[in-house]
Amino acid sequence: MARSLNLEEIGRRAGVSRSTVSRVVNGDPNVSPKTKKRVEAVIAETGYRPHAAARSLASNSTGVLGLVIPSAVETLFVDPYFGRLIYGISGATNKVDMTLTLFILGDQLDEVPIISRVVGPGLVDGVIVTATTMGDPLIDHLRGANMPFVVIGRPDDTRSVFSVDVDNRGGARSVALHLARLGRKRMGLISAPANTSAGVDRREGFIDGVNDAGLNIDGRVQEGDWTEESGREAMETLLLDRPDAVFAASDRMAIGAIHAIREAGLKCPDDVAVVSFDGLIPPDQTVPRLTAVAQPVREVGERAVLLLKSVIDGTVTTPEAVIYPTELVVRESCGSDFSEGVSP
Amino acid sequence: MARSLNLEEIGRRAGVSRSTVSRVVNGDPNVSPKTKKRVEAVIAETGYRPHAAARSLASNSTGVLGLVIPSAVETLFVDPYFGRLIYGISGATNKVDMTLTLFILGDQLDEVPIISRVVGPGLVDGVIVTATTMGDPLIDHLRGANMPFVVIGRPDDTRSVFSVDVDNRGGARSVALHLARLGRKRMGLISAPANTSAGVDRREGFIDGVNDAGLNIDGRVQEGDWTEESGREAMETLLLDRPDAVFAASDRMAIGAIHAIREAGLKCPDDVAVVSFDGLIPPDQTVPRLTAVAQPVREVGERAVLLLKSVIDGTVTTPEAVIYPTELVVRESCGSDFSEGVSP
DNA sequence: ATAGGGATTGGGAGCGCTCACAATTAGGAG
DNA sequence: CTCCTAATTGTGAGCGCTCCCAATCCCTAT
Repeated sequence: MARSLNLEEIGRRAGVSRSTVSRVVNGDPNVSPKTKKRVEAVIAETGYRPHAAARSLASNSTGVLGLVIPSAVETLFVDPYFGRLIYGISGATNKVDMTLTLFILGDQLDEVPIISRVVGPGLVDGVIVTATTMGDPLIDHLRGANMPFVVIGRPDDTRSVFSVDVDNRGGARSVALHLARLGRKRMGLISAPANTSAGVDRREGFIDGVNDAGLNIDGRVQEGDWTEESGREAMETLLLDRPDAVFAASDRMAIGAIHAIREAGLKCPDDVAVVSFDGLIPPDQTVPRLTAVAQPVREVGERAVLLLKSVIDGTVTTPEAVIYPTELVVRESCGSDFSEGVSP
Repeated sequence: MARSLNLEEIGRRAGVSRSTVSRVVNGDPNVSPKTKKRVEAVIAETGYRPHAAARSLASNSTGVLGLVIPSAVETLFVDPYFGRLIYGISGATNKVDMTLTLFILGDQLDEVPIISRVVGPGLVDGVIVTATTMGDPLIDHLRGANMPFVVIGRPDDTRSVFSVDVDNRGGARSVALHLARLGRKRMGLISAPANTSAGVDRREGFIDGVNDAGLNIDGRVQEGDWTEESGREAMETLLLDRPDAVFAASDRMAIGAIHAIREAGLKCPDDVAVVSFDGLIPPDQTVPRLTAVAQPVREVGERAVLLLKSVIDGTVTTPEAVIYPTELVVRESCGSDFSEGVSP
């Protein structure tokens, strides 16, 4: 058996020292061209690759980012949102030459050891946290362990935490204004869980918009849990109140709502207009095509990675909350006469 | 600033040696109860956590599994399949006390450095590969680097590679037989990419079934790329041939097909029966409810993790191909008179 | 008492790398 | 030809842990 392939061994074969090989591997310019060429040849022919753990230990940095998705996401996982987000984050992670590790917290039981691993030294350099509920203890653990982290969403305390979010309030508000402009008077809301910042912000934004339009929500609010089924049930309840428009806080809940409307023998958008949040469902997949507040999920993921990287590097030290704008994409389900993308 | 918290330091504070602390941390039974208690107290009050990289270096094992998803999956990522699979794999990884890192290969360009990282020492103990295309060089890289790996799907060479797959052939075949039993004569196929094993197996299985039923496919085959849009286009082409039943190799393509049928002014299942593969879409989400070959995605993911772990541990050394059965879940879209779950 | 033996504990070596600095070499200028 | 400086290369000391074996301890049997 060949002796293990390490810097020393490569150096021996190339007739140089450990350090020189290390310099070549890490692209240090202070190596003479001939030596560099010779070393590279040996590396190529031996197939040498640096030992990641040894590197991490010596340099005190792992080149790994963690993505933590808290518990109870089995339902959320059917949502296209997470796939999209992970894709964006993964792409950006590759771009900054790092590796992404995934921590999906299942039931409460295994949470503790996993969190302990996440915040422990030598595994990840920093963490992106998403889908966190308000008052999540994870945040305190991270802070306590001095682990750099970025929250996707609106953290409890914006001033002390780095975060990337979309303008949930503004987006939701614009829905109410748009529907009001189309003449809808009795708007209802299918909200998202009240223990999430997105749930709260979309609800408040929408209700603000309703009020700003001189209308009243009159208690036409039902809380869903992001799933289609919950959207359907919420809509069934709302229908008792004869709304003429409904804003669902996610695409999937909107789809459920449309089903409920159809099953009640009503028509969307004629009887009840529907607008959703996310804009992640391909337009032709629903009948009628869904008017939605589109959020740039992928950009959010990428920005979170970049921000986290600067926090790790110490380039950025003052907490900042990046907010991405949302865009109301008008299609048929809101009952607008105007075609896609044109805001009336 | 306090000195860095390591085994030595904890030992100093507890009045024992490095080794003893290590034993306590790792649950070695050869520690007297009193010592153990004392050490645990110190660990608790200091918040000490072992350094993952140091541990990896010394023990030559990282406790990390890699999940590699090859290129061109942006389209695939909207498929519920991956979310489900990742969820299953992640859960199982937690269960065996390991950590999951994700390698999503984007464009060709960054593939090389990422693969190099994956197969290099000290980062992961083993790798799960999925959605690989036939002849994927990744497999050779893994083998060349002596990195333990498990393929989800059917590898090119089943005899030399550990793999977990579902019975794509059998599932697809049962669709043809079922449709034939219902009296359908002109069956068509919307197949998945021919460079994937699932694509090939589902196509061959279905065509076998058609033939076994004494019928002929007569060239009514269109290849899609897993997306809804491709399913719709494939169906539009197939409709020129007036099929009375179609098998789509994925849920999403089936949904596209149903749209195309409706847009052509035809009815599903009356004019054209539709059956899909995957069974991942909640039944009530489509009209009519989709008859599908259901595959146990989550179980496949879990099994892959367990198998990989045994390969890493050396418990299993002879390559094996685990095949999970599939189940035809009969609903309305196939035109069956029988209700869900009952096979006529 | 005292030896023997198992239980418990300690210490050395080393995993493969980085980092700071020392040593060497090379290249000009005088 | 020598000296000085800059470029290049080598060395030592860890990083925090595991693993192995030696040292110590505490009982019990003689």
